[in-house]
Amino acid sequence: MIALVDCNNFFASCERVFRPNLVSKPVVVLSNNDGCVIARSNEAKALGVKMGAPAFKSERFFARNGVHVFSSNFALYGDMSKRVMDTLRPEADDMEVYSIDEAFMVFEGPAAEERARALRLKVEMWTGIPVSIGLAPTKTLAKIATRIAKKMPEMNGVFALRSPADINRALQRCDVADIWGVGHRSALKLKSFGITNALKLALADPGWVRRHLSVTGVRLQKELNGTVCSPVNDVAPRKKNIRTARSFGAEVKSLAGLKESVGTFAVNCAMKLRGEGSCCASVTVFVSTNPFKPQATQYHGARTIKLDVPTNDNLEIVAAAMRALSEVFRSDCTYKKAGVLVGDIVPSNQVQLGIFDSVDRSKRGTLMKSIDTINAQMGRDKVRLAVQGFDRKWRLKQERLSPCYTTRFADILTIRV
DNA sequence: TCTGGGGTCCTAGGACCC
DNA sequence: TCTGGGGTCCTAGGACCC
Repeated sequence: MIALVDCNNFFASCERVFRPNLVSKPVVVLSNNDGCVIARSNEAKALGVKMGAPAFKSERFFARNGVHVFSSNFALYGDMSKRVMDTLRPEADDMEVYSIDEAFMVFEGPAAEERARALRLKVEMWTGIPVSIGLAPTKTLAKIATRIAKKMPEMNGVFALRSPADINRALQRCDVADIWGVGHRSALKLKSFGITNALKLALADPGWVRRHLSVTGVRLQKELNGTVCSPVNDVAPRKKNIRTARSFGAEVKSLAGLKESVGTFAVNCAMKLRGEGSCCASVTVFVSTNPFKPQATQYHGARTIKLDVPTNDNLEIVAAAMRALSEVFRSDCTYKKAGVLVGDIVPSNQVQLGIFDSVDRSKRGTLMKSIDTINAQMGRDKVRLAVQGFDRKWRLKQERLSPCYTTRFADILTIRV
């Protein structure tokens, strides 16, 4: 059986672990820049708070209804995720971390459901995070099982789809739009042909599915019928692109101002590359104006620089990013967002060297290692390039940030007894 | 005043090769 | 008069996921 372990309202639950007085209170977490709602506790959902709702339109609603609002604290959520995954891993015969709050696990043998129930209690006890677990023969069916586990309180957070009769009943009750892999567009299309629930899709003519939903649809249909097309994958494949992008807390007009942020994003991408043991051969910079100010000049610029020799070196990637930035920059615009994307990624031990290459790569590698070591101990960007600047006018708006309870010594809770 | 960030996969069409 | 068959690589756009 394949189990999908899904943390309930993950970001909201993370905040509540360290604020037990908020249990059973409505809690929401906002996106970067305190922009829109990205996580809601059950109580917040019951009040009608919508996913993606812009926060500034809901301020008064939150105040009136006693909703506790948090800026997103990804240092906290990332660390809590690691704790949950570390708790799950020894219990699985195979495991794939699918996202920050979900993991697929393989349970061999007959006692899958009992193991899942025990695991759920263990995760809650060890980490404070409540999870729901769905079990089924394929990932797609496990997703459906997890939805049922969440919806039906009498299942105590675990639901297994095993017999063909159970599976058929679940598929019949599952709206086609709620299937994993069916998005808004495909749901509309399917419904226009009368395919309204998952059972109808499972029974549809495979040729028809191929024509209208391409091979992804065919795979999805097989998974609904119990044939594994997406196995649980233990080893995370190497990333093909890595991106760092931010909307600015305050809009930026000058090239110098953009350089600070784009330089910082480029360094961030280089760090992520080194963390993966990868190098990139292309660097893309993109900038954009504020789409919510239609009266202002609108502009989306992007420029890609190809590198002769793949690299994960801060200096080289920043240099390429600066060149790209000066080419996309327009002085008649005010910018709200910028980002850096590195692509054409190869393993750093398989880099094809260049005949005219003038960089001493082993020396640079040592330098990057030193910078990473110092910054890991002393704090992010303590050693930085001058172009990254110091005033960070563009930095995020985070007015309701919780402490980094688990990753910063100064933020550790003090408990008085 | 004010609306996130980071990914993957598939297809069609153009350009090019022998 | 009449003009094939097989392949690769790249890009843009669409769709989807959390």
